[in-house]
This record gives sequence, structure tokens and C-alpha cells, in this order.
Amino acid sequence: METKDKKHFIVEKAEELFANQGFSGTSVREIAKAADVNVAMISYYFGSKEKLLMEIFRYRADYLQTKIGNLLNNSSLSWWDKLDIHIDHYVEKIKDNQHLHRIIMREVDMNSCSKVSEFFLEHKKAHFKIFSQYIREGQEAGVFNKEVDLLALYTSLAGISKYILFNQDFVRTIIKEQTGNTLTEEDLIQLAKKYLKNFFRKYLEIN
Amino acid sequence: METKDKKHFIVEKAEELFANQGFSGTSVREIAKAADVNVAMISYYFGSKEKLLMEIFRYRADYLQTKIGNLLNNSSLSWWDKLDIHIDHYVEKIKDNQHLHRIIMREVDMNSCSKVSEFFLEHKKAHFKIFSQYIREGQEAGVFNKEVDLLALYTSLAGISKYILFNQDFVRTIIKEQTGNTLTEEDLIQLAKKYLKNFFRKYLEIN
DNA sequence: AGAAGTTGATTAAACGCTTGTTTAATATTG
DNA sequence: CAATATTAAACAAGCGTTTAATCAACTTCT
Repeated sequence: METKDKKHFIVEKAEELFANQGFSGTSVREIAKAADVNVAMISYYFGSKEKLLMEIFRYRADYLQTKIGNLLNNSSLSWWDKLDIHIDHYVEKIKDNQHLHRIIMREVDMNSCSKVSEFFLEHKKAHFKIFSQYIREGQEAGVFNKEVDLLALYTSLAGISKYILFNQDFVRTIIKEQTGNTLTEEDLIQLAKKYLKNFFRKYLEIN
Repeated sequence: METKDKKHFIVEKAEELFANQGFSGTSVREIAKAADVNVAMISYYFGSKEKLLMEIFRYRADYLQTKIGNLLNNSSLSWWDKLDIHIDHYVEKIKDNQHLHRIIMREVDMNSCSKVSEFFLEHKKAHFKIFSQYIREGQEAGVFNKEVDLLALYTSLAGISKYILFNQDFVRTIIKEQTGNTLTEEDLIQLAKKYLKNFFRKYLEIN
């Protein structure tokens, strides 16, 4: 394997371990074993354990770019269809980057006083900006209800989708009791999307 | 100080440290220093670091009892007022037990495969049961809209309140940019309550 | 073309330090 | 005097990181 691929492999294994066991709860020896490399390679490649964590963030930087705007602007779809796409996109992205989100929740959101925290705060702000700009344009186009709190919308979007994705066991159990069906992760994704689309319709529709 | 009070003091200090730095990220020496006791006392009192974590859960067991039902049943208030009380109660309880919730999020929700996870899953189920029973009674009384997904309501209640409370920096920043005001934690609690009450009205009102 | 040299990758071992826990001695209490 | 509480010190194990030696691949020189 090429050394660049090997580095990426270590990053991915570390990401998974950090997500499930936490940064402090995972030893470099554990990471080395999972990636099937010598312990020293982690210091050799990344400098330190902490810098490996930073490398994870850098590795996922493209995801954090949140360039949804382009997709939506050039389309001839209706405002409502675009909103659905936005929601689908949002939930899907959280699903695809669950490990990263878990790490952010554990190591960044929880002790919010480092430079990393500031970086992710900026990212959240940027995403909120894109989101609220889209809603406002829909409002000015006369499609979306103008009497709606953008932050209320956004916290619901983030809160609901994160809750369903990070409490999968709970949601699954309830659905199992209600219907007898055991939902797959994909089913849960669809459920989150359904709930959110319903939610946005209720809030943005003009009666 | 009495030995029982001292034990409680250690438990509270440990709770705070575990909440902010994680279980693995906090050493027993750190806890001992925070509680101003000798390191050996923690093993002497609790047996081990892990058992101290369990003691935290036992210590907060009364909170986790979630006996909201009593308060609501015997009241002569309207269904809507009772719902507001329920929401107030829910948000307030999360605020008062933020440390515990952080620990549960970090150490329980994240790696869901231990006996502790099962315990908290049962607790969530019990709370959902109380919640949905209340809503259903309101539906049968003809006050609440019958065409509403109980799980959608619940995940929103939990998701929104947790998001606001555990992303305080973000919410504060947005509000600061929008209004110029820097919100206190109490303000954020009120915001969460407002959002949730609005939400439940939108979903449960019969047009 | 083949030996010598250069570079980066990989290894096992060791480093010093911290970890959770235990021990054995001392202090405090009833 | 007995029982409990508290202490400093020691314990083995694990931690993140470094070292120095070896390996592999490629370049350069005759």
C-alpha cells in the first residue's frame, strides 16, 4: 500500500475508535493495532496523538465546506422541492459522517473553550447563514411563511436529526413496540427526513 | 464534615469533571484534588473509578424517576396549560442535571452496548410512555389533534431542548448577531421553552 | 550492468511519566 | 481499646513518544 493511502487508513481507523471510545479512551497502541501498523508510525506520520485528531478534522474538511448553495441555485425546481433536497442532503451528510459528528460532540461541543471549538463554531455559523438565506429568499418570493423564527427552524433541524441518529437504539425500540418492525439505519434516516419535512411544512406553509 | 456528606461531595465533583472532560479524560487524582481528599479515599469509599461513575447514576436516580404524572393528573388546569407545565418541567430538569446528561451522552449513548446503556434505554422508554399517554388522553378528550406521530413529537422535544442546551455557544452567537443581546443560560432555557411550546401548539392544535 | 550510497519506511525496545489501585502506618473517633 | 478514617508511599500496568537499528527502494557513479 502507498504511504498516502496508509496514512488515510490510519486516520479512518482512528476516527472510528475516537468516535466510539472517545479521544482519551483510545490509546495510540489501539489505533496502531486497528490499522495494522507499528505504534511508532503514528508519531512518525502525524507527530502526536493530538495532531492525529487534527488530521481527522483536516481529512473531513471537504465535507465541512457545506457548499449546498450551488446545487440549489441553478435548479428549476420549486421552493418546496428544493427545501426537501436541502433536508435530504443535511440528514444524509450527518449519516455519512457519523463518526466525525460523534467526535465533535464528545471532544468539541462538550468542552467549548479551545481553538478547535472556535473553528467548529464558525462552521456552524456559516451553515446557519446558508440555511437562513435560503429560507429568507423563499419568504421574499412569497412561498414561505414570513412569521417564522429562523433559529427555531435551524435548532429543530439539527436537534431532531441528531437525536434520531444518535439515539438509534431508543427510536428502534419504540418503533419495534409500535409496529413490530425492526428498523435498519436506512429506515431511521428516512424517518428523520419524514419528520423534518413534515416539520418544515407545518412551519413554512402559508394558510 | 460528615463522611456521608464527604462522599456526596466527591460524587458531585466527579460528576462535574466527568461531564466536562469525559470519564477516561479525568483521573482519580484530579477528582481527589477537586474534592480535597486523598487519592486513596476514592478506592476506599467507592471501590474503583468505575464504581464511582455508577454511584453518580445512583445518586441521581431520584431525578431519573420522572414522576411528572402526579403533578399533572390532580390538577384542574386545561390540557394546554398542563402541556406547558410538562415542557417547562422537562427543560428545567435537563438544565438542573446538565452534568448528568453530558455524562450519559458521552459515556452511555455513544457506545451503546453495556448494561448501563440498557438501564438508560429503559428510562427513556418509561419517560416516553408517560409522555405519550398524556398526549393520547388529550387526544381522546378532543383537545389535541389525533393525526400526530407521538415519536415525532418526542424526538423533537428531546432533540430541540438538548441541542439548545448543549450548543449554548452557537445559539448565543446567533442571537447576539441578530439582536445584539448576550443571552444568559436562563434566557436560553426560556428560548427552548418558547420554541417547544410553539412547536407543540402547531402540531397538536385542531384547525 | 553492478557496487556503493542515499533516502525514507518500519521495527522492537526503551524512555519517562501517569494511570488506577493497594499497602501499611498513622490519626481520629466513639 | 476497637473501629473507622486518612495518609504518604509504593505498586504494576499502561500511556504517548523517542531512539537506534534494520529494511526496502531508488540514484549515482564507475
